Amino acid sequence: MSETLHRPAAEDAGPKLPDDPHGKRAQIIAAATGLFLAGGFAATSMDAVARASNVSKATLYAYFASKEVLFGEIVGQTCRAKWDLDEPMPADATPHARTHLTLIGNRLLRFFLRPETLAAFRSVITESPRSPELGRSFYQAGPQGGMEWMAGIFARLRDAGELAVPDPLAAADQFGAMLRGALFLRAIIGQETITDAEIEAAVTRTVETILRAYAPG
Amino acid sequence: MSETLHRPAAEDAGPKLPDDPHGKRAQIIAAATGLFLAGGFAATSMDAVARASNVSKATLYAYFASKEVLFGEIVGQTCRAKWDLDEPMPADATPHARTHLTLIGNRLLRFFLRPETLAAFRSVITESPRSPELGRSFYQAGPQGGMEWMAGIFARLRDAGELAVPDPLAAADQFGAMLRGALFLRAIIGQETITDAEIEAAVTRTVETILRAYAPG
DNA sequence: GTCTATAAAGGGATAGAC
DNA sequence: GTCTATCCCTTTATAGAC
Repeated sequence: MSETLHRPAAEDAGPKLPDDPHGKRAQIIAAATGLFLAGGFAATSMDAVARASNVSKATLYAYFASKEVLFGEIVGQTCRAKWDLDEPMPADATPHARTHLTLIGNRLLRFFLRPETLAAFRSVITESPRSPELGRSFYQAGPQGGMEWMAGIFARLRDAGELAVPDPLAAADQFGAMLRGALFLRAIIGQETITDAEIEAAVTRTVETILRAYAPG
Repeated sequence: MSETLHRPAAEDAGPKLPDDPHGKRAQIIAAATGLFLAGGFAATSMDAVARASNVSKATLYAYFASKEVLFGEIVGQTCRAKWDLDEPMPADATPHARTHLTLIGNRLLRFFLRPETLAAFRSVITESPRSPELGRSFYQAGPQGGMEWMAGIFARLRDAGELAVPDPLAAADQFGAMLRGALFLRAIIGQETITDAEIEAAVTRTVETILRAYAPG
Protein backbone atom coordinates (compact mmCIF):
# COMPACT_ATOMS: atom_id res chain seq x y z
CA MET A 1 0.00 0.00 0.00
CA SER A 2 2.92 2.34 0.60
CA GLU A 3 3.99 2.11 -3.03
CA THR A 4 0.73 3.78 -3.96
CA LEU A 5 2.25 7.03 -2.82
CA HIS A 6 4.74 7.06 -5.67
CA ARG A 7 4.26 7.46 -9.35
CA PRO A 8 5.30 4.41 -11.30
CA ALA A 9 7.19 6.50 -13.86
CA ALA A 10 9.02 8.78 -11.44
CA GLU A 11 11.82 6.46 -10.56
CA ASP A 12 14.81 8.66 -11.27
CA ALA A 13 14.64 9.98 -14.80
CA GLY A 14 11.73 12.38 -14.89
CA PRO A 15 12.17 16.13 -15.16
CA LYS A 16 8.41 16.32 -14.56
CA LEU A 17 7.22 17.80 -11.32
CA PRO A 18 5.82 15.19 -8.99
CA ASP A 19 3.11 17.47 -7.63
CA ASP A 20 2.20 19.49 -10.71
CA PRO A 21 -1.38 20.50 -9.97
CA HIS A 22 -2.15 20.98 -13.64
CA GLY A 23 -0.60 17.83 -15.06
CA LYS A 24 -2.45 14.83 -16.35
CA ARG A 25 -2.01 13.11 -13.06
CA ALA A 26 -3.94 15.76 -11.14
CA GLN A 27 -6.48 15.87 -13.92
CA ILE A 28 -7.09 12.16 -13.65
CA ILE A 29 -7.35 12.22 -9.88
CA ALA A 30 -9.81 15.10 -9.96
CA ALA A 31 -12.13 13.27 -12.32
CA ALA A 32 -11.69 9.90 -10.65
CA THR A 33 -12.43 11.29 -7.21
CA GLY A 34 -15.92 12.30 -8.24
CA LEU A 35 -16.62 8.98 -9.89
CA PHE A 36 -15.27 6.76 -7.14
CA LEU A 37 -16.91 8.65 -4.31
CA ALA A 38 -20.21 8.76 -6.13
CA GLY A 39 -20.32 5.23 -7.46
CA GLY A 40 -18.00 3.27 -5.23
CA PHE A 41 -15.06 1.15 -6.21
CA ALA A 42 -16.72 -1.76 -7.97
CA ALA A 43 -19.29 0.23 -9.91
CA THR A 44 -16.72 2.62 -11.36
CA SER A 45 -14.89 1.37 -14.44
CA MET A 46 -11.51 2.51 -15.63
CA ASP A 47 -13.18 3.30 -18.95
CA ALA A 48 -15.39 5.82 -17.23
CA VAL A 49 -12.41 7.32 -15.44
CA ALA A 50 -10.53 7.66 -18.72
CA ARG A 51 -13.51 9.30 -20.41
CA ALA A 52 -14.10 11.72 -17.54
CA SER A 53 -10.42 12.63 -17.44
CA ASN A 54 -10.21 13.20 -21.20
CA VAL A 55 -7.39 10.70 -21.31
CA SER A 56 -7.05 7.35 -22.97
CA LYS A 57 -6.94 4.20 -20.92
CA ALA A 58 -3.34 3.60 -21.89
CA THR A 59 -2.36 6.98 -20.45
CA LEU A 60 -4.38 6.26 -17.37
CA TYR A 61 -2.45 3.05 -16.82
CA ALA A 62 0.79 4.89 -17.46
CA TYR A 63 0.11 6.93 -14.35
CA PHE A 64 -1.57 4.37 -12.14
CA ALA A 65 -0.54 0.75 -12.23
CA SER A 66 -3.98 -0.58 -11.34
CA LYS A 67 -7.45 0.36 -10.29
CA GLU A 68 -6.62 -0.41 -6.68
CA VAL A 69 -3.66 1.94 -6.69
CA LEU A 70 -5.74 4.76 -8.10
CA PHE A 71 -8.46 4.21 -5.55
CA GLY A 72 -6.00 4.12 -2.67
CA GLU A 73 -4.49 7.37 -3.84
CA ILE A 74 -7.88 9.05 -3.91
CA VAL A 75 -9.01 7.91 -0.51
CA GLY A 76 -5.71 8.94 1.00
CA GLN A 77 -5.94 12.37 -0.56
CA THR A 78 -9.56 12.87 0.52
CA CYS A 79 -8.52 11.92 4.03
CA ARG A 80 -5.74 14.45 4.21
CA ALA A 81 -7.77 17.31 2.72
CA LYS A 82 -10.63 16.81 5.14
CA TRP A 83 -9.81 18.93 8.13
CA ASP A 84 -8.41 21.86 6.20
CA LEU A 85 -11.93 23.11 5.72
CA ASP A 86 -12.69 23.16 9.41
CA GLU A 87 -9.64 25.07 10.53
CA PRO A 88 -11.25 28.47 11.22
CA MET A 89 -12.46 27.45 14.65
CA PRO A 90 -12.43 29.53 17.81
CA ALA A 91 -9.27 28.25 19.44
CA ASP A 92 -8.84 30.83 22.16
CA ALA A 93 -10.66 31.69 25.36
CA THR A 94 -14.17 30.30 25.73
CA PRO A 95 -17.07 32.62 26.46
CA HIS A 96 -19.98 30.40 27.37
CA ALA A 97 -19.88 26.66 27.00
CA ARG A 98 -23.33 26.61 25.44
CA THR A 99 -22.47 29.14 22.76
CA HIS A 100 -19.17 27.52 22.04
CA LEU A 101 -20.45 23.96 21.83
CA THR A 102 -23.42 25.00 19.72
CA LEU A 103 -21.15 26.69 17.21
CA ILE A 104 -18.81 23.74 17.01
CA GLY A 105 -21.65 21.24 16.94
CA ASN A 106 -23.26 23.00 14.02
CA ARG A 107 -20.11 23.06 11.96
CA LEU A 108 -19.24 19.50 12.85
CA LEU A 109 -22.63 18.03 12.04
CA ARG A 110 -22.84 19.92 8.77
CA PHE A 111 -19.42 18.60 7.91
CA PHE A 112 -20.51 15.03 8.72
CA LEU A 113 -23.53 15.38 6.47
CA ARG A 114 -21.72 16.80 3.47
CA PRO A 115 -22.01 14.58 0.41
CA GLU A 116 -18.22 14.24 0.11
CA THR A 117 -17.87 13.24 3.73
CA LEU A 118 -20.63 10.67 3.44
CA ALA A 119 -19.12 9.34 0.23
CA ALA A 120 -15.70 9.02 1.81
CA PHE A 121 -17.15 7.16 4.80
CA ARG A 122 -19.12 4.91 2.48
CA SER A 123 -16.08 4.10 0.39
CA VAL A 124 -13.90 3.31 3.36
CA ILE A 125 -16.56 1.20 5.05
CA THR A 126 -17.07 -0.73 1.83
CA GLU A 127 -13.44 -1.41 1.06
CA SER A 128 -11.95 -1.79 4.51
CA PRO A 129 -12.64 -5.53 4.75
CA ARG A 130 -10.45 -6.02 1.69
CA SER A 131 -7.83 -3.43 2.65
CA PRO A 132 -7.63 -2.97 6.41
CA GLU A 133 -4.78 -0.46 6.31
CA LEU A 134 -6.98 1.91 4.35
CA GLY A 135 -9.56 1.72 7.11
CA ARG A 136 -7.03 2.27 9.84
CA SER A 137 -5.34 5.24 8.21
CA PHE A 138 -8.70 6.82 7.49
CA TYR A 139 -9.86 6.33 11.07
CA GLN A 140 -6.73 7.88 12.48
CA ALA A 141 -6.68 10.84 10.12
CA GLY A 142 -10.43 11.40 10.39
CA PRO A 143 -12.53 10.36 13.38
CA GLN A 144 -9.62 9.77 15.75
CA GLY A 145 -8.01 13.10 14.94
CA GLY A 146 -11.31 14.90 15.24
CA MET A 147 -12.01 13.28 18.58
CA GLU A 148 -8.67 14.34 20.00
CA TRP A 149 -9.19 17.87 18.77
CA MET A 150 -12.62 17.91 20.41
CA ALA A 151 -11.15 16.51 23.60
CA GLY A 152 -8.90 19.57 23.69
CA ILE A 153 -11.97 21.78 23.63
CA PHE A 154 -13.51 19.92 26.54
CA ALA A 155 -10.25 20.10 28.47
CA ARG A 156 -10.24 23.87 28.07
CA LEU A 157 -13.86 24.12 29.15
CA ARG A 158 -12.99 22.07 32.22
CA ASP A 159 -9.96 24.22 33.03
CA ALA A 160 -12.12 27.31 32.69
CA GLY A 161 -14.47 25.83 35.27
CA GLU A 162 -17.39 25.73 32.88
CA LEU A 163 -17.79 21.97 32.80
CA ALA A 164 -16.88 19.08 35.09
CA VAL A 165 -15.42 16.66 32.57
CA PRO A 166 -13.45 13.83 34.12
CA ASP A 167 -12.48 12.25 30.78
CA PRO A 168 -12.29 14.75 27.90
CA LEU A 169 -11.73 12.07 25.28
CA ALA A 170 -14.80 10.15 26.38
CA ALA A 171 -16.86 13.33 26.41
CA ALA A 172 -15.63 14.15 22.91
CA ASP A 173 -16.71 10.73 21.74
CA GLN A 174 -20.14 11.17 23.27
CA PHE A 175 -20.50 14.64 21.81
CA GLY A 176 -19.64 13.49 18.31
CA ALA A 177 -21.71 10.34 18.57
CA MET A 178 -24.85 12.13 19.75
CA LEU A 179 -24.34 14.76 17.12
CA ARG A 180 -24.35 12.17 14.37
CA GLY A 181 -27.05 9.97 15.86
CA ALA A 182 -29.95 8.94 13.68
CA LEU A 183 -29.37 11.81 11.27
CA PHE A 184 -26.03 10.50 10.13
CA LEU A 185 -27.38 6.99 9.89
CA ARG A 186 -30.26 8.13 7.73
CA ALA A 187 -27.93 10.15 5.55
CA ILE A 188 -25.39 7.41 4.98
CA ILE A 189 -27.95 4.65 4.52
CA GLY A 190 -30.47 6.42 2.37
CA GLN A 191 -30.16 9.48 0.22
CA GLU A 192 -32.69 11.43 2.23
CA THR A 193 -32.52 15.13 2.43
CA ILE A 194 -31.89 16.35 5.93
CA THR A 195 -33.45 19.70 6.72
CA ASP A 196 -31.78 22.59 8.46
CA ALA A 197 -34.37 22.37 11.21
CA GLU A 198 -33.39 18.76 11.93
CA ILE A 199 -29.75 19.74 12.14
CA GLU A 200 -30.48 22.63 14.49
CA ALA A 201 -32.62 20.39 16.69
CA ALA A 202 -29.98 17.68 16.86
CA VAL A 203 -27.28 20.16 17.79
CA THR A 204 -29.40 21.78 20.46
CA ARG A 205 -30.40 18.46 22.01
CA THR A 206 -26.81 17.26 22.01
CA VAL A 207 -25.47 20.43 23.60
CA GLU A 208 -28.16 20.51 26.26
CA THR A 209 -27.57 16.88 27.17
CA ILE A 210 -23.83 17.40 27.44
CA LEU A 211 -24.30 20.56 29.52
CA ARG A 212 -26.64 18.81 31.96
CA ALA A 213 -24.53 15.69 32.19
CA TYR A 214 -21.30 17.57 32.81
CA ALA A 215 -22.63 20.52 34.77
CA PRO A 216 -20.14 21.52 37.49
CA GLY A 217 -21.00 21.30 41.15
CA MET B 1 -39.01 -5.15 -4.01
CA SER B 2 -42.15 -6.81 -2.66
CA GLU B 3 -41.99 -9.59 -5.19
CA THR B 4 -38.78 -10.71 -3.66
CA LEU B 5 -40.80 -12.08 -0.81
CA HIS B 6 -42.30 -14.77 -2.98
CA ARG B 7 -40.77 -17.77 -4.62
CA PRO B 8 -41.00 -17.60 -8.39
CA ALA B 9 -42.19 -21.21 -8.68
CA ALA B 10 -44.75 -21.15 -5.88
CA GLU B 11 -47.50 -19.49 -7.78
CA ASP B 12 -50.29 -22.01 -7.31
CA ALA B 13 -49.12 -25.44 -8.37
CA GLY B 14 -46.50 -26.43 -5.85
CA PRO B 15 -47.07 -29.00 -3.16
CA LYS B 16 -43.76 -27.81 -1.79
CA LEU B 17 -43.80 -25.87 1.43
CA PRO B 18 -42.99 -22.22 0.91
CA ASP B 19 -40.94 -22.04 4.08
CA ASP B 20 -39.32 -25.44 3.99
CA PRO B 21 -36.22 -24.86 6.05
CA HIS B 22 -34.43 -27.77 4.43
CA GLY B 23 -35.28 -27.05 0.80
CA LYS B 24 -32.89 -25.85 -1.82
CA ARG B 25 -34.08 -22.32 -1.34
CA ALA B 26 -33.07 -22.24 2.29
CA GLN B 27 -29.86 -23.99 1.41
CA ILE B 28 -29.01 -21.33 -1.15
CA ILE B 29 -29.86 -18.49 1.18
CA ALA B 30 -27.78 -19.96 3.96
CA ALA B 31 -24.71 -20.20 1.77
CA ALA B 32 -25.29 -16.89 0.03
CA THR B 33 -25.73 -15.02 3.30
CA GLY B 34 -22.23 -15.88 4.37
CA LEU B 35 -20.73 -14.92 1.04
CA PHE B 36 -22.62 -11.67 0.57
CA LEU B 37 -22.10 -10.42 4.09
CA ALA B 38 -18.44 -11.33 4.03
CA GLY B 39 -17.56 -10.11 0.56
CA GLY B 40 -20.21 -7.57 -0.29
CA PHE B 41 -22.50 -7.48 -3.28
CA ALA B 42 -20.11 -6.71 -6.10
CA ALA B 43 -17.30 -8.99 -5.00
CA THR B 44 -19.56 -12.02 -4.68
CA SER B 45 -20.25 -13.87 -7.90
CA MET B 46 -23.25 -16.02 -8.62
CA ASP B 47 -20.79 -18.76 -9.55
CA ALA B 48 -19.45 -18.66 -6.02
CA VAL B 49 -22.96 -18.75 -4.58
CA ALA B 50 -23.82 -21.76 -6.72
CA ARG B 51 -20.67 -23.58 -5.68
CA ALA B 52 -21.16 -22.83 -2.00
CA SER B 53 -24.79 -23.96 -2.18
CA ASN B 54 -23.95 -27.19 -3.99
CA VAL B 55 -26.37 -26.15 -6.71
CA SER B 56 -25.93 -25.32 -10.36
CA LYS B 57 -26.30 -21.79 -11.58
CA ALA B 58 -29.45 -22.72 -13.48
CA THR B 59 -31.09 -23.95 -10.31
CA LEU B 60 -29.96 -20.84 -8.55
CA TYR B 61 -31.67 -18.71 -11.17
CA ALA B 62 -34.78 -20.87 -10.95
CA TYR B 63 -35.20 -19.71 -7.39
CA PHE B 64 -33.97 -16.15 -7.66
CA ALA B 65 -34.58 -14.11 -10.76
CA SER B 66 -31.43 -12.05 -10.40
CA LYS B 67 -28.49 -11.30 -8.20
CA GLU B 68 -30.24 -8.20 -6.88
CA VAL B 69 -33.30 -10.17 -5.84
CA LEU B 70 -31.20 -12.68 -3.97
CA PHE B 71 -29.29 -9.95 -2.22
CA GLY B 72 -32.44 -8.10 -1.24
CA GLU B 73 -33.89 -11.30 0.18
CA ILE B 74 -30.83 -11.84 2.31
CA VAL B 75 -30.67 -8.33 3.68
CA GLY B 76 -34.38 -8.43 4.46
CA GLN B 77 -34.05 -11.73 6.24
CA THR B 78 -31.04 -10.58 8.25
CA CYS B 79 -33.04 -7.54 9.24
CA ARG B 80 -36.04 -9.47 10.41
CA ALA B 81 -34.05 -12.09 12.28
CA LYS B 82 -32.25 -9.34 14.10
CA TRP B 83 -34.50 -8.57 16.98
CA ASP B 84 -35.53 -12.12 17.68
CA LEU B 85 -32.26 -12.59 19.49
CA ASP B 86 -32.91 -9.64 21.72
CA GLU B 87 -36.43 -10.56 22.68
CA PRO B 88 -35.78 -11.85 26.20
CA MET B 89 -35.69 -8.38 27.60
CA PRO B 90 -37.15 -7.20 30.89
CA ALA B 91 -40.41 -5.71 29.65
CA ASP B 92 -42.19 -5.32 32.96
CA ALA B 93 -41.69 -3.10 35.96
CA THR B 94 -38.33 -1.36 36.21
CA PRO B 95 -36.25 -1.76 39.34
CA HIS B 96 -33.51 0.82 39.07
CA ALA B 97 -32.90 2.83 35.95
CA ARG B 98 -29.16 2.27 36.23
CA THR B 99 -29.47 -1.51 36.41
CA HIS B 100 -32.01 -1.62 33.65
CA LEU B 101 -30.15 0.65 31.25
CA THR B 102 -26.87 -1.11 31.89
CA LEU B 103 -28.40 -4.46 31.06
CA ILE B 104 -30.00 -3.18 27.89
CA GLY B 105 -26.93 -1.22 26.90
CA ASN B 106 -24.73 -4.25 27.21
CA ARG B 107 -26.95 -6.39 25.04
CA LEU B 108 -27.48 -3.66 22.51
CA LEU B 109 -23.82 -2.79 22.10
CA ARG B 110 -22.82 -6.44 21.83
CA PHE B 111 -25.46 -6.83 19.18
CA PHE B 112 -24.15 -3.82 17.26
CA LEU B 113 -20.65 -5.24 17.32
CA ARG B 114 -21.54 -8.73 16.16
CA PRO B 115 -19.88 -9.62 12.86
CA GLU B 116 -23.22 -10.29 11.16
CA THR B 117 -24.61 -6.94 12.27
CA LEU B 118 -21.54 -5.10 11.08
CA ALA B 119 -21.61 -6.96 7.78
CA ALA B 120 -25.27 -6.14 7.27
CA PHE B 121 -24.65 -2.47 7.97
CA ARG B 122 -21.68 -2.50 5.65
CA SER B 123 -23.65 -4.10 2.84
CA VAL B 124 -26.57 -1.72 3.13
CA ILE B 125 -24.33 1.33 3.32
CA THR B 126 -22.49 0.16 0.24
CA GLU B 127 -25.50 -0.65 -1.89
CA SER B 128 -28.00 1.97 -0.80
CA PRO B 129 -26.84 4.61 -3.30
CA ARG B 130 -27.78 2.19 -6.09
CA SER B 131 -30.92 0.83 -4.44
CA PRO B 132 -32.49 3.37 -2.11
CA GLU B 133 -35.46 1.19 -1.17
CA LEU B 134 -33.13 -1.36 0.30
CA GLY B 135 -31.63 1.34 2.49
CA ARG B 136 -34.98 2.66 3.57
CA SER B 137 -36.47 -0.72 4.42
CA PHE B 138 -33.35 -1.66 6.35
CA TYR B 139 -33.39 1.58 8.29
CA GLN B 140 -37.03 1.19 9.22
CA ALA B 141 -36.77 -2.45 10.23
CA GLY B 142 -33.46 -1.98 12.02
CA PRO B 143 -32.35 1.32 13.55
CA GLN B 144 -35.76 3.01 13.42
CA GLY B 145 -37.53 0.04 14.98
CA GLY B 146 -34.88 -0.29 17.64
CA MET B 147 -35.08 3.38 18.45
CA GLU B 148 -38.83 3.26 18.91
CA TRP B 149 -38.51 0.21 21.12
CA MET B 150 -35.92 2.01 23.20
CA ALA B 151 -38.14 5.08 23.38
CA GLY B 152 -40.74 2.87 25.01
CA ILE B 153 -38.25 1.96 27.72
CA PHE B 154 -37.51 5.61 28.39
CA ALA B 155 -41.21 6.42 28.48
CA ARG B 156 -41.72 3.77 31.15
CA LEU B 157 -38.77 5.05 33.15
CA ARG B 158 -40.28 8.52 32.97
CA ASP B 159 -43.72 7.29 34.02
CA ALA B 160 -42.11 5.48 36.93
CA GLY B 161 -40.58 8.79 38.01
CA GLU B 162 -37.06 7.50 37.60
CA LEU B 163 -36.02 9.85 34.83
CA ALA B 164 -37.16 13.23 33.56
CA VAL B 165 -37.27 12.55 29.83
CA PRO B 166 -39.13 15.19 27.83
CA ASP B 167 -38.62 13.45 24.48
CA PRO B 168 -38.23 9.66 24.77
CA LEU B 169 -37.42 9.22 21.08
CA ALA B 170 -34.63 11.77 21.25
CA ALA B 171 -33.26 10.16 24.40
CA ALA B 172 -33.36 6.77 22.70
CA ASP B 173 -31.38 8.17 19.80
CA GLN B 174 -28.80 9.66 22.13
CA PHE B 175 -28.56 6.44 24.10
CA GLY B 176 -27.98 4.34 21.02
CA ALA B 177 -25.62 6.84 19.45
CA MET B 178 -23.40 7.16 22.52
CA LEU B 179 -23.42 3.41 22.94
CA ARG B 180 -22.05 2.92 19.46
CA GLY B 181 -19.70 5.88 19.47
CA ALA B 182 -16.10 5.35 18.48
CA LEU B 183 -16.30 1.63 19.17
CA PHE B 184 -18.79 0.99 16.40
CA LEU B 185 -16.86 3.23 14.03
CA ARG B 186 -13.66 1.35 14.71
CA ALA B 187 -15.41 -1.96 14.27
CA ILE B 188 -17.13 -1.14 11.00
CA ILE B 189 -14.15 0.65 9.50
CA GLY B 190 -11.38 -1.69 10.53
CA GLN B 191 -11.46 -5.27 11.60
CA GLU B 192 -10.09 -4.50 15.02
CA THR B 193 -10.91 -6.68 17.93
CA ILE B 194 -12.88 -4.86 20.57
CA THR B 195 -12.27 -6.07 24.09
CA ASP B 196 -14.88 -6.82 26.72
CA ALA B 197 -13.37 -4.14 28.91
CA GLU B 198 -13.93 -1.52 26.22
CA ILE B 199 -17.54 -2.58 25.87
CA GLU B 200 -18.15 -2.44 29.60
CA ALA B 201 -16.54 0.98 29.80
CA ALA B 202 -18.59 2.36 26.93
CA VAL B 203 -21.82 1.07 28.43
CA THR B 204 -21.03 2.48 31.86
CA ARG B 205 -20.08 5.88 30.49
CA THR B 206 -23.21 6.04 28.37
CA VAL B 207 -25.53 5.05 31.20
CA GLU B 208 -23.95 7.50 33.63
CA THR B 209 -24.20 10.35 31.15
CA ILE B 210 -27.85 9.60 30.44
CA LEU B 211 -28.63 9.31 34.14
CA ARG B 212 -27.00 12.65 34.92
CA ALA B 213 -28.53 14.43 31.95
CA TYR B 214 -32.05 13.18 32.67
CA ALA B 215 -31.98 13.08 36.44
CA PRO B 216 -35.36 14.13 37.86
CA GLY B 217 -35.76 17.19 40.02
C1' DG C 1 3.55 10.06 -23.59
C1' DT C 2 -0.42 9.45 -25.93
C1' DC C 3 -3.56 7.35 -28.85
C1' DT C 4 -6.55 3.23 -31.21
C1' DA C 5 -7.43 -1.34 -31.14
C1' DT C 6 -7.46 -5.61 -28.96
C1' DA C 7 -6.36 -9.36 -25.99
C1' DA C 8 -7.77 -12.05 -21.87
C1' DA C 9 -10.72 -13.08 -18.17
C1' DG C 10 -14.69 -13.08 -15.50
C1' DG C 11 -19.40 -12.73 -14.50
C1' DG C 12 -24.56 -12.54 -15.21
C1' DA C 13 -27.93 -14.98 -17.33
C1' DT C 14 -30.02 -18.73 -20.43
C1' DA C 15 -30.86 -22.88 -23.79
C1' DG C 16 -31.73 -27.43 -24.02
C1' DA C 17 -31.28 -32.21 -22.40
C1' DC C 18 -32.89 -35.25 -18.78
C1' DG D 1 -36.37 -28.91 -11.12
C1' DT D 2 -31.93 -29.80 -12.03
C1' DC D 3 -27.87 -30.19 -14.58
C1' DT D 4 -24.09 -29.08 -18.36
C1' DA D 5 -22.54 -26.12 -21.55
C1' DT D 6 -22.61 -21.78 -23.52
C1' DC D 7 -23.83 -16.99 -24.96
C1' DC D 8 -22.83 -12.29 -24.51
C1' DC D 9 -21.43 -8.41 -22.44
C1' DT D 10 -18.44 -5.70 -19.47
C1' DT D 11 -14.07 -4.82 -17.57
C1' DT D 12 -9.21 -4.81 -16.65
C1' DA D 13 -5.05 -4.42 -18.77
C1' DT D 14 -1.74 -4.24 -22.76
C1' DA D 15 0.41 -4.12 -27.62
C1' DG D 16 1.88 -1.40 -31.20
C1' DA D 17 1.72 2.79 -34.07
C1' DC D 18 2.87 7.79 -33.90
